[in-house]
Amino acid sequence: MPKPLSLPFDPIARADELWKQRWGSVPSMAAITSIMRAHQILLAEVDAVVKPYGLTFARYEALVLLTFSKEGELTMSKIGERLQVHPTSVTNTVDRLVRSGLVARRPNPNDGRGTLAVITDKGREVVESATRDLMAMDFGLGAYDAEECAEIFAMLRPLRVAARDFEDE
Amino acid sequence: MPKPLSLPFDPIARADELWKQRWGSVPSMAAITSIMRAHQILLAEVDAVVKPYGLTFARYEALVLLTFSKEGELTMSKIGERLQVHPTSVTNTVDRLVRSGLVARRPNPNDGRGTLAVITDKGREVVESATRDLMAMDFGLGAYDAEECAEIFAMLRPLRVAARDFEDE
DNA sequence: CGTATGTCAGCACTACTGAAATCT
DNA sequence: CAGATTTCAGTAGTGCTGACATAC
Repeated sequence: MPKPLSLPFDPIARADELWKQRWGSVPSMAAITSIMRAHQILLAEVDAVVKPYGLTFARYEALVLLTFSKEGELTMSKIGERLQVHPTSVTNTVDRLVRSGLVARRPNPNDGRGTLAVITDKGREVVESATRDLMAMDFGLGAYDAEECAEIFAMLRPLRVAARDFEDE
Repeated sequence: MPKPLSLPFDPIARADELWKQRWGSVPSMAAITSIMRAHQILLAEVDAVVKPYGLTFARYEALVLLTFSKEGELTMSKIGERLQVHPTSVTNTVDRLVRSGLVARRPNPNDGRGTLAVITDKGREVVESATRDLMAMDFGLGAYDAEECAEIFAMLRPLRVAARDFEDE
């Protein structure tokens, strides 16, 4: 179960040294590579946890978002905004959830163009179970305490501000 | 060119609050979501920069790795180790680079089973140009200075250690 | 012989473009 | 009419499993 292969050195630190000799100090390269690798590690872990429920982490996030809304329903566009994903990706995500019986589609009574995604009872049950499992493994971040997790969030916030994800107050 | 949509609030901070009311304080959720979003933002930016060269960031990383080696060649398995990617993904990545004329395949003289990927002159030229472009936009991390980039690297290192990417000394 | 290397076929998922239908 | 919402078809990319040929 434990990864069989381990390098005798940190590959990102090694690349950083070679990079320095070649193009000068480029600390942003070590930073972006770290983020890419962190993403890969975490996604593999959380995807494995929610897989028994027929979910991916992206679909799990959509389900959680629905439980956070009043009435358990949101328009497709709202889901896309909150999750920062492409409209066609929202359609795809909701399609899968509908096929699994965790979500239902319903025309928006307030806007004939719109569609509402509504979480089902089964969807709510699955969210509860999957959340319990994810919390039990700390979303793959067991190496960090609460304060360090808050630091990670704070550290990456300026990047999201720069990308105009939201209005910075 | 600027993103048209901006939420009036930070969606991750908002989710963190709702999460707290529902399941108690779960700082790891805000942290993992931040990492996922950071990855998405950065990948989109750097992929756009290397696209004119017919590259993706993953293929760019493989090319850089080759320039770092003596003779500009590495076995497929070494590339997989260093980049932390699946053997079949290495095959795929090298295939694309070969098709673009940036890399050539060569049997490993020291091991009849093995294959070497060798960077071509054109490959070296492309790496130089792409690197110049990427450095000019700080790999998407223009919002951070050198020290902050080092902090990001340091902050995420324990995660890679926990994933057994390398032997921690 | 068992083990390691690399490739291939195939599958699942995400992300995007361009186009279209529908409604405000 | 212009613009917003959503869907669909198609493409590209990554990541994995299982199977296989080959060589150590």
